[in-house]
Amino acid sequence: MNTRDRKQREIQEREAKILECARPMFIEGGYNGLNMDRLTSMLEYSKGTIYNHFSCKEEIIITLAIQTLEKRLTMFEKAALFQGTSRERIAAIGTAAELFVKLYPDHFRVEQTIRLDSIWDKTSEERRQVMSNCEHRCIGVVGGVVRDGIARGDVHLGEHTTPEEIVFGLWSLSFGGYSIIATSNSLKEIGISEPFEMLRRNFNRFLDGILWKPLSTDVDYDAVFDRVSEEVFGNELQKISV
Amino acid sequence: MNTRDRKQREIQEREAKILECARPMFIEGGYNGLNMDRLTSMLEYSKGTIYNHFSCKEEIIITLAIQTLEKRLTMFEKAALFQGTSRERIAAIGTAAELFVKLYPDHFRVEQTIRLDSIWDKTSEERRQVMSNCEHRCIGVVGGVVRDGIARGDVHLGEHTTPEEIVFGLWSLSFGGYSIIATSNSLKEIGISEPFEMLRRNFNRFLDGILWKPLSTDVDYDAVFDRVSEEVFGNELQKISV
DNA sequence: GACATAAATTGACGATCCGTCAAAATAGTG
DNA sequence: CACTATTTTGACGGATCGTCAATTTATGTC
Repeated sequence: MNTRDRKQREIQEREAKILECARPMFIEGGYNGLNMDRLTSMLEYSKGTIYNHFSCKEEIIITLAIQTLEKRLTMFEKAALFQGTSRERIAAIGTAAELFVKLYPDHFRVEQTIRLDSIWDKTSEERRQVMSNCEHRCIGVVGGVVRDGIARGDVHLGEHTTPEEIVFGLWSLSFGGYSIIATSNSLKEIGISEPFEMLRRNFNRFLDGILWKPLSTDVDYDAVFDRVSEEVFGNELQKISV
Repeated sequence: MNTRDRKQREIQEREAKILECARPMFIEGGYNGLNMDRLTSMLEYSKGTIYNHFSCKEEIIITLAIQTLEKRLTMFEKAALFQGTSRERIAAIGTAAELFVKLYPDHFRVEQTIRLDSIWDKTSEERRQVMSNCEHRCIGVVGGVVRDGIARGDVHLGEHTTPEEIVFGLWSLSFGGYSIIATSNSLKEIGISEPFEMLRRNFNRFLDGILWKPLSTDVDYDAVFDRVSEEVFGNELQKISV
């Protein structure tokens, strides 16, 4: 059974190599930028071997996307453990989202693309399940903090308002904001300099809008951002200068 | 010179036909779904003739995107003329944005795609300018209403806050929200039913957060939505049932 | 080690699609 | 009608995806 294990490990390693090589190609030029011929010639394996791992291009791409979602889920789960008021914990998750985009722009780019490109038909049901599961858990983490805020009495939602509605708002603001930042090449011309700081303030406006105490007029949530960055994500930040 | 004019008109008409035929193909399958061979066989013109109008696939796509932005700009400009409080006017533009997505989902889909796909390198500087100009004017319309709100004393921004920051917030919320709605296939499972209504309420939360008077707790902005739908966009709504 | 069988790997090949360009068709002009 | 300018055509070169028969490598048995 020794050889079998070695074999398995070799396969795992090769799969990692394929993804590692495919990612920059996909980032650079999207679906068409990921060139299977070039991929095989860069790696030291042939066409057929690659296609033994992934039945088609789309399977490679969805696998990249799964790595992305797993990465962010991990960061969200770490952030949710932050000790503080419920609103500080929401700010901690916001910090995670911002650092995720800044530290791993490639990952975010994959997420944007996968959302839109019509690649789903060709992918396996199994991998789609994995993706869906990741997304649900991510939403669950944020929803948990909202429920915590309600339980502690820091925020009150109207009778017909669900916590998911607030999650949806934060998600919209975040996905939309980071998308615009990532894909607009002339934000400064429009009068939007320092977009990340602006987006953070807009988060606070939204949360102030539902009167989630303590309001941003009473607490400096930028300081919370800095604390979370250092205390929770210090390790990751060392690697790259933001 | 009579023939020359006729010629020009024919060219215009043909260009319209090409775009009309290309749009559903692009919507259906994105960049790769737009198949130039199929396009030529569906239209009664040959490859070369199509390529006389558009030097490459990307030029067709960016032209589709320009049509999209022009369509929305028109709707925004109409909405901005709505008579009422400054916050009602912002609600009118929000109405325009929602109706745009609902009435012309194809258009919105093009906008999402163009934002991400790496097609820019191949497109002409001229068309890129047209696009950029459309986007600026769209932002300008919203910015104008914000400035009006400030001038009338309905809303106060902090010393270091620009109107563009608020526009950026509304834009993020809107682009993110509609993107999620358009591309998530299982919103209900997550607990998000009636996402459009939710998004509208989230807009109100954001605007309440900056204390833009009158607050949504004092005025029924859903009623404004209905009024704007009928008074401003009644014609368009007749065509399609929402 | 010799042999047989199973599994993995290879890369040439068919199919598809983009954009070109020489040749053909059409329009314009005296 | 003859001659030139413009427009249209579709066959073709080049690029890329995914397949599969043939080859190489691994595994099992005596």
